[in-house]
Amino acid sequence: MSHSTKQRQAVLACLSGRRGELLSAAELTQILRQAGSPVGLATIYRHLTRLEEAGFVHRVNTPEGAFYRYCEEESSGGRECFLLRCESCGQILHLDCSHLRALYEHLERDHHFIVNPRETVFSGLCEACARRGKEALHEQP
Amino acid sequence: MSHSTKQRQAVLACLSGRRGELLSAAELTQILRQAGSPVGLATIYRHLTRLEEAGFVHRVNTPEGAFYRYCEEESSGGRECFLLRCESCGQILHLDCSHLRALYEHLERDHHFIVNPRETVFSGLCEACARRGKEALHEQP
DNA sequence: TATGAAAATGAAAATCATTTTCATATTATA
DNA sequence: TATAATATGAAAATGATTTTCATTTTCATA
Ligand SMILES: [Mn+2]
Ligand SMILES: [Mn+2]
Ligand SMILES: [Zn+2]
Ligand SMILES: [Zn+2]
Repeated sequence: MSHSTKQRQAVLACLSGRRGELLSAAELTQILRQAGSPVGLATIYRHLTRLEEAGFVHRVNTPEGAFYRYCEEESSGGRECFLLRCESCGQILHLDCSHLRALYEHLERDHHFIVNPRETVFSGLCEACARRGKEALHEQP
Repeated sequence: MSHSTKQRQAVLACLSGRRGELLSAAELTQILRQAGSPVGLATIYRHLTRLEEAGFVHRVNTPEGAFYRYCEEESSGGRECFLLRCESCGQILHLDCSHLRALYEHLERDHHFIVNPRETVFSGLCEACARRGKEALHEQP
């Protein structure tokens, strides 16, 4: 049904070798080209989609496009993590927070909405950018 | 600095006359054309951007594009509301929940991340779609 | 090992929401 | 009215993602 190809392995290996990092399809293309195993952009998109469906990678959607990261096997002890995206600097932070887990249970039990943490991204300001913003208020215009 | 034009008024009036509804730029175009006051798509995007910056409308980003709604004056008594988007049927629900407000305070105080509720959309399953999903598990394959 | 059907590849074209360009029209002010 | 600032909209540009399609690769089977 599905053939093993060097392109598929290259895409997964690249993400697997950079745990925790979020990469775009274009960044993947660039990295693989520099590593001497170029893979077409269309093929990269195809594999990212299939790898996500198969549970090997996670996708994070942002207004700037999608980013992908290797899926640590959360089933075996890995803590579920939540995504915070800074609107100012674009950085994506991972957060492990029991309050957040509890809130999701509240939403499910009391508001009948089942949150998908993988697709949910909190948008806002990271600490550095928030501080920078405060300082800007005190500057001369 | 900014001129009052019938196009700007038409865009705001359309959203104002449909409180709570989330409309895309294309839907706005369609509605205004049918109402006999057609406005170019580029102009609609320009006004939506400016109206949002000025606080008259809110924007909600989804993987299917941006949606806009009239801004009820939250400053004067209107409850802040949160956005839940069903991944299955696409519907966007508004939620007023004190637990959620409290969680945002926790994220700010203890994790130094200031959430922007206007840009944050919880992705998941609405009640109807979750039930439909459960039923599907019991069906014959 | 040779064969062939199924699956995969990648360059190029297509999509689609949004933004930009630019020539023209409208507004506000003198 | 004259003038400059601002707004409009059709068409072109953008940029991420998807699709097309001719070609290549994989893999089960002979
Ligand atoms: Mn916490
Ligand atoms: Mn609640
Ligand atoms: Zn930041
Ligand atoms: Zn639903």
